[in-house]
Amino acid sequence: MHLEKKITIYDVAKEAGVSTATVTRVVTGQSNVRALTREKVQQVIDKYGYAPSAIARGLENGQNKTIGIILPEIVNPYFAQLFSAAEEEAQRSGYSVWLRQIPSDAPIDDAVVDEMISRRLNGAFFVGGILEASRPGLINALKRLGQYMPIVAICPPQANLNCICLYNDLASCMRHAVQHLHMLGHRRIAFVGGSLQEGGSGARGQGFLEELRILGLPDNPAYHHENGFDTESGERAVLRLLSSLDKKVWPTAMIAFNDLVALGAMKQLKQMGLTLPQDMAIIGCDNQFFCPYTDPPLTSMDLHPLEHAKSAIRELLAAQENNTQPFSLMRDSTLVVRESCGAKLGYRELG
Amino acid sequence: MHLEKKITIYDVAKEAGVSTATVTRVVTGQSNVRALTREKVQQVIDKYGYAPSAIARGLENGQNKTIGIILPEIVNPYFAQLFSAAEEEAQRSGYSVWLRQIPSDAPIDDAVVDEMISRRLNGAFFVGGILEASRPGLINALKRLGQYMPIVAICPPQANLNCICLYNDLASCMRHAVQHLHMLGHRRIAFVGGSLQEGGSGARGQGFLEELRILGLPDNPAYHHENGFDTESGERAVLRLLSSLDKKVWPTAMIAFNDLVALGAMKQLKQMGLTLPQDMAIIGCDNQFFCPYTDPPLTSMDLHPLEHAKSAIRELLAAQENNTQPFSLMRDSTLVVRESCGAKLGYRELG
DNA sequence: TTTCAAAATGTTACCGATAACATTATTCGT
DNA sequence: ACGAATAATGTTATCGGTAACATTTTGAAA
Repeated sequence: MHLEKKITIYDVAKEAGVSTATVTRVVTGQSNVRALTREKVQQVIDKYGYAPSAIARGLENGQNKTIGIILPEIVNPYFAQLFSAAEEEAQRSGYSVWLRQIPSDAPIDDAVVDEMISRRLNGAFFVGGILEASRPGLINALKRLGQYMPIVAICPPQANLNCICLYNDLASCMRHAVQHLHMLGHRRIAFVGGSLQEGGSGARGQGFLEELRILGLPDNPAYHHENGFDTESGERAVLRLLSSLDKKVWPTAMIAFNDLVALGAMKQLKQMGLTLPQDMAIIGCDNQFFCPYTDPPLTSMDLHPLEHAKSAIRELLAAQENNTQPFSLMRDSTLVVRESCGAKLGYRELG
Repeated sequence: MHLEKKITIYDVAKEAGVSTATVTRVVTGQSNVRALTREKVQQVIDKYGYAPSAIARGLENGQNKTIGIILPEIVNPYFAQLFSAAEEEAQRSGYSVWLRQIPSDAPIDDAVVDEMISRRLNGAFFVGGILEASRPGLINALKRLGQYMPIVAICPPQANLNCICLYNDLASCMRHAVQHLHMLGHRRIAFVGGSLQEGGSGARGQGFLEELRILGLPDNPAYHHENGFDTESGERAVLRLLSSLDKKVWPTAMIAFNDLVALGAMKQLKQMGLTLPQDMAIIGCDNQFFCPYTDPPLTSMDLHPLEHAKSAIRELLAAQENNTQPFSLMRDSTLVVRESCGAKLGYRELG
């Protein structure tokens, strides 16, 4: 098993009776090689299955043909989507991806930055609610990293963050959701999941509250339960929300931080005997693959992560050459209406 | 943005007034360096944020500290789970992971193998129903790859595949599922999703049929609809299955190739007016994160992918040194009972 | 103080490919 | 058939570390 001495360009050159330079010419497809010579070399290459060392190449030209991606957890399908699209886009340009999972609440330590520099990555792509100026070590890490490679992040533009920012206007996204529910007749609307410390959530919460105010809807503090990003958070939030309130002032609709939270919330709501969407309308966020398959199918906001991912890779590759200035790119989010918001039941006078 | 010339060991050595060898000694933590010298060097390293080039190191010792992982699509949460666990385990040993998504039905072409060899990966981890001897190019690809690095695959052991195989006995897994449904009173049991060409599915289908025979249950060819791995496949399969049969001989229970197929099947079943699990019991496979959140919660088989992934990385790292012989490792699968199989309703006399 | 082993540090060839430059071979016009 | 222009091929320094070996420094014993 895997014993064979790796064959190098020298082996090929020797066997083919040419110099290493000629082998390089054949391998890299340069034109100035006689057809006969090319064929002779190619035969030896095929015979031994020679594959030039990407490491040696990398040493020569100081890069690795690899994009680094940092995200909290690949098992979250939202991140998986982003990662997948990034991998495909990178591959289309002959690049590979390098992944590191770093939980949202963990610091970006020097070791990670060291490794990314060490590996001579061609770019770094940060994903997830991890790019908070408040995050320990972040500013320094990005500053140092930025000296070595271009950086793209999925995050709202921030001062001090010297990188390309791709983002959605989450405040207006949430306002859109509130408007939609308001239009359907809802007056008492809650927000579940997320975290007040977290910026993305902050923007969501901000947009949520702002729209409540604009529409003159009640802003009961008990209606915000921002305590996490996963299914369990959704269950917890609903349990706490409903059990802390008199049934008469229960919200008639809720907006979840993301679809995972919505999933948990729906379970808990049903468990407490509510019928969805009649007793409680719900809107998620991320438009995950499972949204059409929940019961009722989950209305959700599509943030177009695939487009973000593709842009990220493209911009990173471009930035290598052009040495572009950092910029920001905002994408609109789209409300995907299914059954859970009750829109298909039509307008109703509620609460 | 990312302009600064990369600083090398020579820069550090010069600034610290020592030789590059001494810098190497400090960086790699060797003991034979005077404390004063070490400190002096370390200061320069910190001052410039020097990170030694992994590429140059790799050239020297012919390896990349990277494990390659090949899987069909990371957005499938089953693969995401495996990948995540692999990444974490690799990281614990100071290794990184390199990912390539190759659809199950695409050939393993030379280009991929070339790149893996080229990148001097320390091992290859193949995941997904892609390791079929019938797959174009596979045998040759693995043979060539195996000369350069150890290989671990999630697949049943096969002749000609000179690699470490980690797998579940999917036939007995399916038999278990059939037994469970039989025990609950079901007599007409169907199988949906997967593909007859595919080996994993083959084993599943085989175990499924075998148990039907053993229990003397009807083996109606219309009860197998193996036509895919995703949610849409589940919807299609159910639609075709039920619309092709008289209501009197509809199955009362079904086993899905995986949880995604089950998800689609459940949607279609409900859409056709059936109540779950009363009208139709269903068992999925993979015990995905969303199983507790379907309606009804989905009974599923846990194949312990995380354990597989950890073993894979451990064995790959071990195989580098020991040059071990290929072997196979089987894990039992576990039935996780929730509501969708109807077990919580108790035994019933059925159809 | 001298001597010598041990510790510290330096020198250099090498890993495998590439690119700039040098050399040799070929082609073509006259 | 000859020389010039051009195409084909070879030579070699280089990328940034590491490890083997060489050399210098240090410290303890004599």
